[in-house]
Amino acid sequence: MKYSINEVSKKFGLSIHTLRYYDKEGLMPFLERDRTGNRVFSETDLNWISMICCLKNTGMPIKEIKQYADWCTQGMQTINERKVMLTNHRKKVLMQLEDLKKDLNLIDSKIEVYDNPELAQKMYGGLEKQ
Amino acid sequence: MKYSINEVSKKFGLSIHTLRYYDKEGLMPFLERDRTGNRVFSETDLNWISMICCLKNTGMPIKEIKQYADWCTQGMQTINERKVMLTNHRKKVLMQLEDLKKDLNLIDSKIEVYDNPELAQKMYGGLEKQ
DNA sequence: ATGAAATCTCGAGTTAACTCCAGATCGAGA
DNA sequence: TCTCGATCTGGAGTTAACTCGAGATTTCAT
Repeated sequence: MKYSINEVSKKFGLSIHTLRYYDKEGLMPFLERDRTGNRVFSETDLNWISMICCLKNTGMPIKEIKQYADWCTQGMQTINERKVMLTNHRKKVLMQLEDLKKDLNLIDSKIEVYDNPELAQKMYGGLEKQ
Repeated sequence: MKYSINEVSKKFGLSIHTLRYYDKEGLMPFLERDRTGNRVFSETDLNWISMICCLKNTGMPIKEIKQYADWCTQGMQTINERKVMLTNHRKKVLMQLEDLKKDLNLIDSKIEVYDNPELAQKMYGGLEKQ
């Protein structure tokens, strides 16, 4: 099964501009073209775009994703580099998860204060005057 | 207890430039100055900066944080707006948490493939040639 | 008294990640 | 054949969030 850029755009909620931008930045070095030069996306490409979205959503800069893509095209002699990169990135994602949980707790306690104004003085100095 | 901008900078890992930028953007409408015009941070200010960091880290744009700060300075007639904003933001943070967990799973499964190359063909079309 | 350290303002510069536009081309349907 | 829609490229523009630099002021230890 093959897909046009428009179909991929809709599938991932990425604009066509963004997909072309990713390609231009070297994130999809393996993308094929039809005889008129249009991009043709395969299932493999869709899976790789999922991975791009995953890495992007977890804060990896595009240059680093490109590095990973480049390593992938270079074959098995780069397996270790790729594994190290992903393992380091995994640690960052774990920290993001922890941070996000703490942030959620802080937001929850703020909301609780709005629900129970009598708690206000226990809170953060009380910037939120009630 | 009062703090200089330098102390606050170190406490939060925000640059002095960033703190002044936040102030300029209206994120700290309550900040006091000493007689020579230097910013003086109180405990309340530190707690509010924690909240700024929390909202910023969870993806709230600075303009929206400013809106919240403005509502805070307007007193209790804006309590409902503030509560609605935080409640909506909370939903987004919950979604971020879910997304982050999914992304972590994907990264984990990738790493697992690198640890067990024989799993490779089960994975994502196998862009990562091994 | 003086030189260093910390702060200030204003405004310009930077970076990442898009986002858009103009002009060209190609393939399919009336 | 003509036109419409989808795609292409190259390059310029945008936006958010900083980041920096110049020049001025104040404070404080020697």
